[in-house]
Amino acid sequence: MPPELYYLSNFHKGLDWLVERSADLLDDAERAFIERFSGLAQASQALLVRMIMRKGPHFRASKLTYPEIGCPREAAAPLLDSGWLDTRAGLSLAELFEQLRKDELARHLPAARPHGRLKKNELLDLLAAQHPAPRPFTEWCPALDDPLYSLTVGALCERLRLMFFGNLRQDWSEFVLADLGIFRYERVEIGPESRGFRHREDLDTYLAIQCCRDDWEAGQPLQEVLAALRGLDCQNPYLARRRDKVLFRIAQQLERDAELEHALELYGECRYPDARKRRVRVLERLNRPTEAHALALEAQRNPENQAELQLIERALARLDRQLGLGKRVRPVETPVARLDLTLPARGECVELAVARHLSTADAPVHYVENSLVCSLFGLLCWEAIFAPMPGAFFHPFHSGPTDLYSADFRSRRAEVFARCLQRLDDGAYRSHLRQVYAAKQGIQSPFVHWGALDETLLDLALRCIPAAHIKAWCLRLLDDLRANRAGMPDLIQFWPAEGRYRMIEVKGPGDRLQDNQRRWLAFCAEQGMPVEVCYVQWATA
DNA sequence: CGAGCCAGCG
DNA sequence: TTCACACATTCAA
DNA sequence: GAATGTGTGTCTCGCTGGCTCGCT
Ligand SMILES: [Mn+2]
Ligand SMILES: [Mn+2]
Repeated sequence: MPPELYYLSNFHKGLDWLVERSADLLDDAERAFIERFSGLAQASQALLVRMIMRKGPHFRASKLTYPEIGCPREAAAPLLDSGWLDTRAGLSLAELFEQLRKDELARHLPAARPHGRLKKNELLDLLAAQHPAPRPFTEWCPALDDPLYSLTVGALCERLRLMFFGNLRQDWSEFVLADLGIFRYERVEIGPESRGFRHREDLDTYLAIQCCRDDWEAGQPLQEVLAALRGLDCQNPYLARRRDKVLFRIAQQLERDAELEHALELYGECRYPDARKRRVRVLERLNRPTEAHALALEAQRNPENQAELQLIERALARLDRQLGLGKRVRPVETPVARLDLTLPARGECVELAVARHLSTADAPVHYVENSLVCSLFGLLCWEAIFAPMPGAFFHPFHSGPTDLYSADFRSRRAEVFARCLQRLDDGAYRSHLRQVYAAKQGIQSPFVHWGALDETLLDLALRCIPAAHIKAWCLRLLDDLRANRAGMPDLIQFWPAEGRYRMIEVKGPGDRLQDNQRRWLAFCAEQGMPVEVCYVQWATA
């Protein structure tokens, strides 16, 4: 195939991949599409792929000029025969406005002529009421010799894309971007049985959840959306989580709208980890302290995560007081060192102001937030994160394993992780990290932020941070990757000559520690790591 | 006519 | 097409 | 102090050309 048709060749690679691994997932229409597509003339195939990758679904022939395809009308003819393109699709006025330039609107829409000074969307608002019904493009503009092709297989192609990538946020341009080295992905052995969806129903359920979310965001009646969501059978835990996330979002909105009873019902229905703490809060707001208290106690005995526990403890303190129960003893927290600064207000953000103020030639300060610890973890455990576990990788464009945030992520890779962490005990980690840093440079990873980690920073970190500290961080991360990958202090300062460092969380006037920041600070303090909170006041001029 | 936005592109 | 963080507002002791 | 709401920057690249809109 000629190199100009690289995108067509990539699309074929995608289709071949699906046929090879997911043939049994395809429905009749998808199978027929793939079959028929390959029999088309190359120019027609290429045109269709161009359209699939563009915004759509309507395209004017004059906007489909490609040297490698030639005459768009010729190329489109077989696609029209197949019914994959349509020239009679109805266009709403809004859609028509997207297809016509302003001067064309004036020419083809008599009603628009007297309003030349209006902006395009003002004109649309003005005329919307007069033209409620959709009409084919040829009826809107009979005088225009420029056919409009509407893609009718858009939804089918979206399903194929979902089947290939396992999500809807990646698209077929991944192929060329990876080829050009713009997106770089780790090469992972992908078994022939690896694929994004095991059963057709899972794929359909994924799409149904997505559809419910879109409907809800588009303002569809709540009862209908909820009925659709509840009717879905989510055996697959990944899908169940996706559905529960939508339910949770809806409940949150209800809570905001003060529909507390309804929100409570929905929170109770979903397994989303944050749902229970919201239920406690809603019960409090409903003035049902006894129930809130009982639920809080249950959560305290068996918390979903540390974030929940943190909120629950605070709720229990309130509820105990309200119910006239005894005072709770506050667990003693290791104190965190405090630093107070008054700095001249220049236009820069507080973190940078403090960094500049504290930084010296012998002790440079870096503004790293989560990136440093996450990057060190990502480099140290690279082989574990990209270990070729069954199902974790199923196409060549993954930035991380699909089960990264599932509960058994670590245990499934226990041995590899143990080996990675072992390097911190036997001193091999320094050379190993440098080696991985050089070898994997620029390759997508869920933890390594290449833009934030230059060689200087890595050297300073390796020179100044004890292996035991890195190990404690990694173990804490592994404990709950989703929750603990955020909340780390803003700044880190290194004293390379002395081989020491300190971390600093900066708080400007009016800013306060967030829950996840308090957990990281408490952890570091307990472990005897050097960490401080720096409160900044602006000097009054 | 120029600034600014955004789809398209490789 | 989210996520992490800072910043603002409100409420209750 | 706590809870809650809102705003901001990221937008995984970097460039180009078409289009809109406001200005002169
Ligand atoms: Mn910060
Ligand atoms: Mn901060």
